[in-house]
Amino acid sequence: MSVRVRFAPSPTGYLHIGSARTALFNYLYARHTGGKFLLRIEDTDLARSTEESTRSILDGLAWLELNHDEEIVFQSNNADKHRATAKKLLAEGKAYRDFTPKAEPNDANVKDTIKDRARANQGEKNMRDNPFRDISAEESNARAAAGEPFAIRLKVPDVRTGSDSDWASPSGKTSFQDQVYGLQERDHAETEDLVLLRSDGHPLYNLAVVCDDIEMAITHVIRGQDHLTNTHKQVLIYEALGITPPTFAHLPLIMAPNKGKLSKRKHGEVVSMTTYRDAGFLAAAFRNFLALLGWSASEEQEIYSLDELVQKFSLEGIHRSNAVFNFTENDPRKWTDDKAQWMNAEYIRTRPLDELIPFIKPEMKAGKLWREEYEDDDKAWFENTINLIRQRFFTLKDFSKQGRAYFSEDFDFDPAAIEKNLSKFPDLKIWLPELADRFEVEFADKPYTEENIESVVKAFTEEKGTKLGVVMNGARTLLTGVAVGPSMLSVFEIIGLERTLLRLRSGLAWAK
RNA sequence: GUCCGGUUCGUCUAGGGGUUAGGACACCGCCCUUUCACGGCGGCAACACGGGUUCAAAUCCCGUACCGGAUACCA
Repeated sequence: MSVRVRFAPSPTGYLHIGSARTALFNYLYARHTGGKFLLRIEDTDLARSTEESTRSILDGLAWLELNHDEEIVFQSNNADKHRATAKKLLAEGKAYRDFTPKAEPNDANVKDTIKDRARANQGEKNMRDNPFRDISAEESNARAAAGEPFAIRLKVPDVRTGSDSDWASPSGKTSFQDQVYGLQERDHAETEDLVLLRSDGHPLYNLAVVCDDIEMAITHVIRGQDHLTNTHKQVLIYEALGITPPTFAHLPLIMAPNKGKLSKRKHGEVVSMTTYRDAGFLAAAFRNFLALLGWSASEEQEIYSLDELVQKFSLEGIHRSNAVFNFTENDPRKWTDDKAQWMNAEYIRTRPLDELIPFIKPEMKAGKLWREEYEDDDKAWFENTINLIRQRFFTLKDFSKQGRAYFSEDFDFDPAAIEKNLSKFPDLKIWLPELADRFEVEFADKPYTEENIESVVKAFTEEKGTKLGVVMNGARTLLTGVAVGPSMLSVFEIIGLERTLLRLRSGLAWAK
């Protein structure tokens, strides 16, 4: 049977880094096995789901180039089928009506409330003590017919009485062979009679997921390990339905630096995929980073192309322990994981230019630096320039920020660079325009190349009795606005004689 | 509380009875150099703890601690 996996986010926010990794692993598994990668939007929680979130998640996936197969499934469209399934289980006696009035949700601290309630039970709670569990069909039907509201709960087999277990595993527990965590078992006594259908007729998560996974013919469910207990509940639903469950593989979680939960609320934009897109990350680099968070090919390699990832990906390589996404709040240099930043810089510096330039182009357009000539007449110059300046760049943003002076006269001067390279040497205010004059004479009849420039500048500094570095760095500041960059000889040459003369004479930096 | 899972350098990880416990990032130092955030070389740094099994345990078993997840008419 051909593999079919799905990524099933709920649209209650942007694409979170953990979800993105889940999507990536599903994608890699599908491509590795020649199967299908499907997308399902789990929007059954109308109150929290938004179209904007859906769009943002789709944007994030598109950015990461995790293209899905087939039509997107919107879970809310299947609600009728979910309801029908619940009714069927009810009719078969595998579920029952619970007429207990709905408790008011205390949504301020739902989590805490749940936890407190569970703790108060001291683990002594009998999960089968619902008073409506065993009322007669007649009574149940009559009350329903009278218009009394009810939820539908799955009738999880009672291990003490041995009743209701004709459809469930006779072992008294649910079990499945997780592809990552191994054999998972859970006593029926540990599982509550979960609600399938709310009293307002709304299908709930576990029911919806099972129905849709069946309908979509999903063969492998790859999702976060926070779903491990849900899986037992879902296995029970599969058993009630008489359908063989798919294969499950649960993924370790991605944690915050304090090993706590990584959340939008607490950690903000650092967890959102769009942040990385907007910060000038290359999708390929971020994907590479994500792939190595919780998975490894057991070899000493860090850089993997998408093809390599597809080829090498396997469920066996997934870890069981959670991984920390390492960053330091309030430290601009460490705003996100070091390795992600390094990975991006590595891609910027080493990817083939023809692979990189399509991503640099929109960045330059946004900075009003793009010229059509860069694709025809000035293509060679453009590529040389990109190749030269990218050696010290970290993100795509750098091409339109630090790299501005290479493409436009409209660039800023870094005050620190002025201080360090110009202000300390007042003579430069006279010398640099003089150097421009010298260049004009010297290069009237000889090529403006690194070699020639070097000899002219050397001769000039000797005459002035100063160090080469003083003139070079002063020129660097005037020509590029910043104190760092490639070899100054290369910079002179790439900027060209005309612009060099203009900038050496401008005195703009001093005016600032 | 209960159930489930986890624990190798600061972080991501390799290894899985005998290794100088390997790599990457980060950090530090040196070199290159006109600057530098590139590059080169080097350094610091880890098997949670306690028992057992064994000639030999980071590796297998048990326990403890700690961390995480789950425990909804949320997803």
